[in-house]
Amino acid sequence: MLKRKTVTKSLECKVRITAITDTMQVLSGKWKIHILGTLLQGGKMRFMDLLREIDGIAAKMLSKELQDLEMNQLVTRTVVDTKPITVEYEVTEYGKTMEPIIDEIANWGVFYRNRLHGKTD
Amino acid sequence: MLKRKTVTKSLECKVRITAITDTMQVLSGKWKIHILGTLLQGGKMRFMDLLREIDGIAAKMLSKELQDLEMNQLVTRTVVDTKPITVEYEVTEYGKTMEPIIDEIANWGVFYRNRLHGKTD
DNA sequence: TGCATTACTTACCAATTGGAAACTAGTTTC
DNA sequence: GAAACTAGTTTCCAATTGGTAAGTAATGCA
Repeated sequence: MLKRKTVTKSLECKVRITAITDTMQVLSGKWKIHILGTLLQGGKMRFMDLLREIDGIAAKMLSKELQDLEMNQLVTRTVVDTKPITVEYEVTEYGKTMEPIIDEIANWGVFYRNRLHGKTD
Repeated sequence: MLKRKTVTKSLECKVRITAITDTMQVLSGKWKIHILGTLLQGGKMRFMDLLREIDGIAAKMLSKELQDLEMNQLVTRTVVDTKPITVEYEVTEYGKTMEPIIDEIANWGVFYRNRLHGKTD
């Protein structure tokens, strides 16, 4: 019996599936993309800055997500010896390679809103 | 007192945050990107094709995720009157606008693997 | 008649996610 | 000494997510 040609079972496609899974794991959760997006625009930012800038996030979540991002080397954490100590977070060069993804996601979201109540109505 | 210049609280940044939230909601869950990615490569595919091609997905999940994608007009569902009826799923033109996102995500994942044990070792 | 195939749906359950609130701990200010 | 600010951590809880397995309904084949 002839085998049906599989589409995604080729090595190429398995690599693609793994790649997508990897990326989505690194960006998992409700907040990582927002934290990264905020840090990409804001440069060096302190914990309390991020907590205030990112609407709706709780300290626990911010803390946990920053740890994840740090473990994956997407952001750096630097303790600054100020009066009350502050901690600065910054996107690494490696983390900046996420920018195209975040941009595409943001672009699509704008496009989506436009389509919903935009031109076609 | 001078107000500290907020970075993400400008209208521009709020739009961006909303945009990202919207996109991630449309692509939410473990499987949507994979289903979309598979359909983008495979063209018209039947339910059972997808079930076999997408490694690890259960019928329940595939069904639910396809319904979500259909609701968001990213894929079409067409019942074909074959001997045992079959259902064809296909990415819409609109759905194809997701391709840049999925490509960027896949690219990054490949880059990530290379970095992990690749060139630098 | 009985099994297979297609495309699901339903029921149940376990793990993960994420939110609120309180607490820690060091330093500064009143 | 009390309050406030820094950067968290801890606890407790509720909702969401997703997996397994079985059931359904229509049709075809031996």
